[in-house]
Amino acid sequence: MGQASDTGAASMLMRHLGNFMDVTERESEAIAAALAGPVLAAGARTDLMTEGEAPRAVLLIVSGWACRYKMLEDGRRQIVAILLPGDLCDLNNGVLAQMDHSIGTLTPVRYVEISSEVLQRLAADHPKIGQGLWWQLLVNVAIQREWTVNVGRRSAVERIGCLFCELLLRLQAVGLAGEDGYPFPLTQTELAEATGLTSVHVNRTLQTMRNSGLIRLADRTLSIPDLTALQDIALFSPDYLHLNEKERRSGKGVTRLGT
Amino acid sequence: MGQASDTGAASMLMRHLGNFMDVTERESEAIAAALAGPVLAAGARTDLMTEGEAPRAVLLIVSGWACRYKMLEDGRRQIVAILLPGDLCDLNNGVLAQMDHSIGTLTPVRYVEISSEVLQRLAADHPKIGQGLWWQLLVNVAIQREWTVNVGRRSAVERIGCLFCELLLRLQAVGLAGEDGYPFPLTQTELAEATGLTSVHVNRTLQTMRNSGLIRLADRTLSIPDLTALQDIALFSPDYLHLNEKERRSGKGVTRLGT
DNA sequence: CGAACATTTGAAGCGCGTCAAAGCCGGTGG
DNA sequence: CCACCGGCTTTGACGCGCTTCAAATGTTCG
Repeated sequence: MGQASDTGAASMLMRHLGNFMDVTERESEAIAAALAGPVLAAGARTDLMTEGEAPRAVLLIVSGWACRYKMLEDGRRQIVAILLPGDLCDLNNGVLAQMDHSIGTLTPVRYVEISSEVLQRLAADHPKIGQGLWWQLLVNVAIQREWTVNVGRRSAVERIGCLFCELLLRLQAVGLAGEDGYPFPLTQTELAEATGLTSVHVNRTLQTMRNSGLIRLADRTLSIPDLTALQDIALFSPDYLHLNEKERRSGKGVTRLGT
Repeated sequence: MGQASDTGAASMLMRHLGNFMDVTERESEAIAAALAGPVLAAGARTDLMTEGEAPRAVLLIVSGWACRYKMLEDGRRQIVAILLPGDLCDLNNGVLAQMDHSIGTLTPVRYVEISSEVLQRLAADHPKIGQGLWWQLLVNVAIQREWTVNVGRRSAVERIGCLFCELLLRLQAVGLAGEDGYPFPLTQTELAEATGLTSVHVNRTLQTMRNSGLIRLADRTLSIPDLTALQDIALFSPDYLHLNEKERRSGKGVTRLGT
């Protein structure tokens, strides 16, 4: 809950992995060592990686929002993922020769680049961290599937509502959202590009959502007065985020002992 | 090109990995050993795994078509991925406690279940195979991203056209498609569920595509008389399938030596 | 103060969804 | 061998959600 103060690269990653595992002293030192490189900075709306290039390294977002996007030849643009602090991009293992999409910033972003060798060694030396990285990757795939459902089967209100819910939970997971809201830096055009709508229609949809009291969105700040109501309207179910794996695993262990 | 005759579990996986790497005698024996388990069978339209369950094992599709799908509470269904022979599902590593989607067959399917321990050992003992499995996973994620673009930004003709092109290349990659066509077992309703459309609209769209000579589709058989034309109409670009990584890597080596 | 960009509004139209019914085909049983 | 049934495809009529185009109104920041 609430804002945490330490926003360094290592602490951001650990905060994220903390949703999956308990990080020991030894592991946190190893993570800090692996992320010892310089923190880089990029302005808003710049590419960190471009489609067609060879992937340089793994990126860890430290602060700010970024996205994966693809463009069609005729200029249509689709944002296919939103990257938040603590997210690792392109756990690539040096396997794919070229990017099939671009990674661009939405806000100013601070990030670090990690070579896949360093990450592989980290995972090899600390199996639990390796599992944590694996967890992050699998959750990202699950999110991608959910986005496919989102644009494929949901109405405009539902799409936007689901996105707002997802971002709330993901930001809370790294301590960057309050109980019922968070800073929301996207323009309506970008929101449209992420939901497969047009900016005009996003505008009108937001108005109806505001008028019905589902959300408040002004001054780049979103608040959700009644999360349950929004979840119900949007048919949002948080299972795909797998945010409770830690509890579920330990809970399972307990019931197993009980039987 | 064309149909290959050996359609066993191991040979199917090797055929798929063959797009990424050259498989040595030793590696092919190791794969065969890992896939020694019984080949299971399921009828059309049955679940191999159901949302909410704990994932049992990794599935390798040996023959037939399956899909990943998610349902909304009100019954809307979205197919988020199509699984073809040679595809591994849920390279899970035992990390996630429950399925966030279901896997169901579209046709009768033969498949094998592999424990993640066996796969992990296979990858550990044979690093190149490990990279191959990694490649499969990354390509699947890339496909998922492309599907998000598909339903988010493309028209009905483009969506269906892109899907047809993707399936042609993927089937050719495992020797199950001819030069310009393949058996197409999906009903129009399923095609609609995969493209985010309704079956009525799919029907009408298929008719216009047939009438303009872009495709022939009858008797569960699809043929594409002019692939380039279809690609152009649908704005299809095959990069995201990463089918030429092998050539690209070796090609790169050569140019590197040249500089 | 003005340029660039984001939000908002209006009007018109099209693509796709919805509802409903009719054909079609293969399979099954009498 | 035909009658019937269920599932898939096709067709029609209609309507709505979303897009398109265009312009007005903030808003931010040199």
